[in-house]
Amino acid sequence: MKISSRLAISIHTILAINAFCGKCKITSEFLATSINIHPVVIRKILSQLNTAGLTQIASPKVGITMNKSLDEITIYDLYIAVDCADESLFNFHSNPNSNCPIGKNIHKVLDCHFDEIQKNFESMLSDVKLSSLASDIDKIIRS
Amino acid sequence: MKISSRLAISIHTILAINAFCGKCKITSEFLATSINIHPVVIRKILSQLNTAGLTQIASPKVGITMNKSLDEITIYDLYIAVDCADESLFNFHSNPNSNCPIGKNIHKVLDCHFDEIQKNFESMLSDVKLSSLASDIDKIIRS
DNA sequence: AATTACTGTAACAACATTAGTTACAGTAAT
DNA sequence: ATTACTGTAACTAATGTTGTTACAGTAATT
Repeated sequence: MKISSRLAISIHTILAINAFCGKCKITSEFLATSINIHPVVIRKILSQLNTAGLTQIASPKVGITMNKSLDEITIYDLYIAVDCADESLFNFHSNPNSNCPIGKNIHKVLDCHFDEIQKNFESMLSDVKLSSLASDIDKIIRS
Repeated sequence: MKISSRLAISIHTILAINAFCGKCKITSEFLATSINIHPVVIRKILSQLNTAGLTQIASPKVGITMNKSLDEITIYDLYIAVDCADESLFNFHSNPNSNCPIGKNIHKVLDCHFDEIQKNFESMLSDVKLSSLASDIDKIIRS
């Protein structure tokens, strides 16, 4: 399994909006150049970020702006907005044989472990704020 | 992203081998009945577990046995054997524009976070021993 | 040596997801 | 009305998942 590149792209997108906000007019074309990807891919991702309430599409000729402060956005928010199709991280075989003692109880035994691992994974994602990434990248640029 | 059902199936497989070892002849057909899945899927997974050195295919008419104690196997070992195609959990857009300050530095800033999250995820998986799952399921069966 | 009961694997199909692209209608400032 | 964008549908190609058929290979048993 792999986490789709849409997560990295959405992080890149938001850091670029933040860095160039006020300096250039930010369009999907402009972002596509920085990320080196087709503008329609950006527009699709921006549409998901909009639905999630993170960005704000200003009217044409004005450009894209952020709706939330970077301090209020974590990469978990982005993961949910652009990658997470489903509530469960782990797939399961659908109909274990309930006449078999293992088949009957496998779900009970695994579910709590899978839940815990997923919660932990999601909590690691929500520990990373976009504001911290922005300041990290700022430090590198200035050095 | 989703972790494939092959992980849950391989856990089920090993718990069933463990539970029925000595009581029945364990074949892919037998396991398929408990798991309620096509025998060839089991054979493919068993082939991966064999490559990883976890199970031992005895000769036909003898059945499958474990090569390692359940205390030495974690669900991380199974995840690596049956699910993990690649070393990195996170996909990344391939060629961020190095003329853009964000594009130039996005990798440096993200890689350490992604690495840490992946290491943590893998370590959660390796905390779950098959022996502990076997005793959990045993408790439920006896209760 | 032939039979039997398995495994190992190739080949295929259906489906979902990812990633990239073209095309075009809709919209709001100018 | 024009212009410069966004939003989205539709499509392609590649890849991964899950399930299936078919059959060669193998080792205990007879």
